[in-house]
Amino acid sequence: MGSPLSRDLIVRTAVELIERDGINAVSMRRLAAELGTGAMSLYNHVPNKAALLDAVAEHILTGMELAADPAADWREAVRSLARDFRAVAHRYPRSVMVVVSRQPHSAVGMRPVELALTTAQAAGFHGRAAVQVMRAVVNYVLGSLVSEASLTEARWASDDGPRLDPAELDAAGLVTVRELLPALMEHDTEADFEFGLELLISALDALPRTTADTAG
Amino acid sequence: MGSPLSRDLIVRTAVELIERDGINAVSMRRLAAELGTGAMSLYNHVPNKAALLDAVAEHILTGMELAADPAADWREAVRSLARDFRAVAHRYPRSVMVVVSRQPHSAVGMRPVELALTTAQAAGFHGRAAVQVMRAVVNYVLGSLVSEASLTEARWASDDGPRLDPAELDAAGLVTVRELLPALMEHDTEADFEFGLELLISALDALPRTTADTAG
DNA sequence: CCTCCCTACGTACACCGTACGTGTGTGACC
DNA sequence: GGTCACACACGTACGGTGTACGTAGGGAGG
Repeated sequence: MGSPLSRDLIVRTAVELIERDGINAVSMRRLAAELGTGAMSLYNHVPNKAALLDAVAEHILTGMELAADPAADWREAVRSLARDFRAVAHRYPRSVMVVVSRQPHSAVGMRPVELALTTAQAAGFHGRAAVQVMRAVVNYVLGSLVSEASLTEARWASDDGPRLDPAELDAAGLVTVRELLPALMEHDTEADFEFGLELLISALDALPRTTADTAG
Repeated sequence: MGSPLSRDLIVRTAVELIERDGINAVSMRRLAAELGTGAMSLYNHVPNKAALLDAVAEHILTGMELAADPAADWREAVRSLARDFRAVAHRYPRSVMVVVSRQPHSAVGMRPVELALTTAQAAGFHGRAAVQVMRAVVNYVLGSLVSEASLTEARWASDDGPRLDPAELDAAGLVTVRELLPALMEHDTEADFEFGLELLISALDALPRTTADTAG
């Protein structure tokens, strides 16, 4: 093969493989075959499979495009950051759980954190409050992405989820579930995401501010 | 062994195994050995490993104790539901990612949904709004649990995460990260969780209500 | 030229999920 | 009691996995 087999090429091919065939289809042998080489050749560039998946996560995080404008209103900056996060998850839908399930092993991906924290400070939160604000928003976004990932993976397996028979629901005393069944079945992930995001932003807006001095 | 090897026993033993040795240590052979039997005996009670892990998730979800009082103030009910969710995650810390990464395959675990929706209605949200409110809170809780799971698993691997050298951070232009490094290193997961939860509750409190009629 | 090292690649091993066949015990029915 | 059927425990075997290790080739520096 003309390709010189670098760590970066390996990682990018791994991402393609995950997106095409799902995470369960990724093995060192399959990945090597995809690159037209032997499985053991990969180990010259990557210490083991776990490190490979860490590198995949890092690669995806690094590829996140941050359009947040530090000069803009902090509310708009929060929206922008949250949406950028979601956008990268939509670019690599089947890799989301890979990224989410490994905690970061490198300092890469600290640029979003920096932006989030400066945004929190711009909103008037300092010290530990800034960190808590960031974590609250991040956790919400994270949960939304996990939810969406479950949905997309279920769609891929053409699994429409559990049968929800109205009669059964009534029998089990789940009357509210039955009443709201149409709304529960509909999945407007975009609208749901924006709803929760605006919820958090409005709550932050109403929050009393800490001063830089008392923060800690 | 005197134990009669039932599906329930298998699932409970699987949970123990996950909690003791982590999800990667769970194989049909190891699990069978734990039960003093052969690997293939398990297949008389469980169709395959994926179904076993689904059953593990279902078992854990079913074991959730819901203390929410429908008669109480809806804010307190939201707190109660969110904390119950988190409590079960703390009971099975190393199983959290197993539960989270599989979408529900059965109608079990609908009782929390029922409670959440009645709570949303008690708060004055109806129809699609009730569902959106529930999803916003659930997604926040979900993200928090995933974050905490990453932390605990990292602690288990005695991996303190990426090295964050203040000098490097400055060099990379991450001045806010460097400034807030102590707060970032500290992980008061309890306080962080409660902070975000109160944020959401206060936002819901301030939200205009839909009537049951206009809800759709 | 020789030498050294980096990389590709094959082989081998322990382990995995699970299809399939076999044996054994237990209950139903005559 | 005899016999039949069936459920379940268990062994074997196959294809796949991650990766330790050995070998071979090719390019760089002397």
